[in-house]
Amino acid sequence: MTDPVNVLVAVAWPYASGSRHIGHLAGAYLPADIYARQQRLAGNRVLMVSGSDVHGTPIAVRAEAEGVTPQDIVDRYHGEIVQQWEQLGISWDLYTTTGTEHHARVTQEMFLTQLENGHIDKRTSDQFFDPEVERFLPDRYIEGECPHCGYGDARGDQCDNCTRTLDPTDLLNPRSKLSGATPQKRETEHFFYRYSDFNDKLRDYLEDKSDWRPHVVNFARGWLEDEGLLDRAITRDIDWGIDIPVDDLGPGKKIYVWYDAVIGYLSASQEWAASDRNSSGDADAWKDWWENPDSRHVYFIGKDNIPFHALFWPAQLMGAGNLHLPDSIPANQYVTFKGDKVSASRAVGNTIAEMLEVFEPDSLRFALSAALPEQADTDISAEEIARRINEELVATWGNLVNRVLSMVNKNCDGQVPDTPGSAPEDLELLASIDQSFIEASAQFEQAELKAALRTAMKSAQAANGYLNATEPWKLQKTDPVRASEVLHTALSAINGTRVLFAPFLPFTCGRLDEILGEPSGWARDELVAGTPIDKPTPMFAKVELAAEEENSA
RNA sequence: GGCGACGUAGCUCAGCUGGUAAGAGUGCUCGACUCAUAAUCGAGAGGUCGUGGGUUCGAGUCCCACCGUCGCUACCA
Repeated sequence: MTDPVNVLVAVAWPYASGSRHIGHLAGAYLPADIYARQQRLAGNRVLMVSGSDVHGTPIAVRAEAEGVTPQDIVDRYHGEIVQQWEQLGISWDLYTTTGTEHHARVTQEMFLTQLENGHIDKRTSDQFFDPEVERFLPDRYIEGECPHCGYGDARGDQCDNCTRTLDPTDLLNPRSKLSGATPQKRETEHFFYRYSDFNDKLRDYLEDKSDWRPHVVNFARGWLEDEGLLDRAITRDIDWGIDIPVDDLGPGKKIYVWYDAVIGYLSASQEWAASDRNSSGDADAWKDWWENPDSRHVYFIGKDNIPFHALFWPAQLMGAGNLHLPDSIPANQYVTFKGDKVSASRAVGNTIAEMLEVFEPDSLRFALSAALPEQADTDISAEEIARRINEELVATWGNLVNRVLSMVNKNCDGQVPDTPGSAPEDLELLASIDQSFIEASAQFEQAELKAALRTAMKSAQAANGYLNATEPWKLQKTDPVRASEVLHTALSAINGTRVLFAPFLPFTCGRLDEILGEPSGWARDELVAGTPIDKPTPMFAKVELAAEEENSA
């Protein structure tokens, strides 16, 4: 066994502006949780952190529209998100928000360090302003007629009709999305992060990342071609956000959400270390991950986040001193729902809440795990989820456990028999299960979780095949001793396979822990003879979709 | 417009740095079995690997063009 590694499992920060959907779940949160659980079983020290991103224009604008405070909006959705993590069994070491005082302080400290290091400077630029609501407008909040296709509701950054990229000044008859007023150009002063200082270092950094997924590393490298990263403003004209730690700019300005949100990985690690969730009690424990070159940082994000995590965040870290850079960014592609991109706004059966009404958590986790968009966009539907559950999870794994536990209960006095088998087929089955651990380890190492799930399924199939070949229900009548050897072997196979499934199916594997005992680690343990085996109840129920779901989903 | 990824059996997907006669699950057909949630196991049928060129002794795998899908394009996050 190798020494434990400190693994940081960093997960994209969900924006607390609305409900999350299964695209988010399959894209980042579920794979992160599966990976973290396996790494813990493998004996590594895992720190899995994230939180709700609470700042930014959309939340401020929405609050204004509803006549409530931004914090009200945040509380509503943060609460909903946290509850869903609970229901789904997402095993955070800490799930916090960017709204804490601690996070603000860490952000400000990092800002000051980078300022001192000469990577932040002040610049003046023109920005559109809505005179009616007295607010500076992001490009997206300016609408007008597209100069290319004449579409009337083109946004300042892009025309939804002809998909061309625009600049707000391109729009004919521009108007504010907020009030309809004609935007005015106003001069405004902001702090800029000198991302261009880091182009060479970033190229070096990405040099040895050829084992990353092609769409991740190619995309990141593409940004660095030609002139590379440009300097970007990291403050905004808005009153909802983190205070700038120097007051040169005057009031009405805050730190830009994207600059602060990624700092959450660091601030949340520190918050965890100082909290009672950290059993060591050492408030400096976060340094074992962030100031330790031997630690491993894995970022689970959707593909829309690649530039921020592969480029901007590393550049911010480089400018702040000696902090650990991302080692791996297994960004997922998108889940599509019957061919369409999943979006919470389109409603119809694809928010996490709606899915949880129809499917049990482990069943949903299984179906999504089997369809993770690791290489390419992956299409899914309620019928497909139900099929995965009924034809694969229930039939192969659920039924295997049920048939073996039933036979042991009936034929072995309701307890684990003390009759390990040593026939060639017995040894062969268990050897193949043990081999699966090695195979799955390599797959987890590469964050190929779909493949790891297939490895677990293969083990279940091997055990099913073994039972069909040995037929213990017949042996029971002719050779009861051999029958109990076969059942011991089959139960041993389950004892290993349930560990292979544990990262994916925490709830039902937890029920098996209660029966068979907690696994000692990422391996198949020997059975303890005499352990009581009651008549089992099925772990998973088959699902039947209502006709309505089939039509709408 | 620019950039990137993808386009492989009915369906959902694997195929790493080019090399045994193209894979998995599911579905379909046939057979075995009946311990088990009408579950399981075995066998079989099913693909000119988007299209057209090129490189190579050899390409699903590399290059070019085209078609299609999706994403990103830095002031939404």
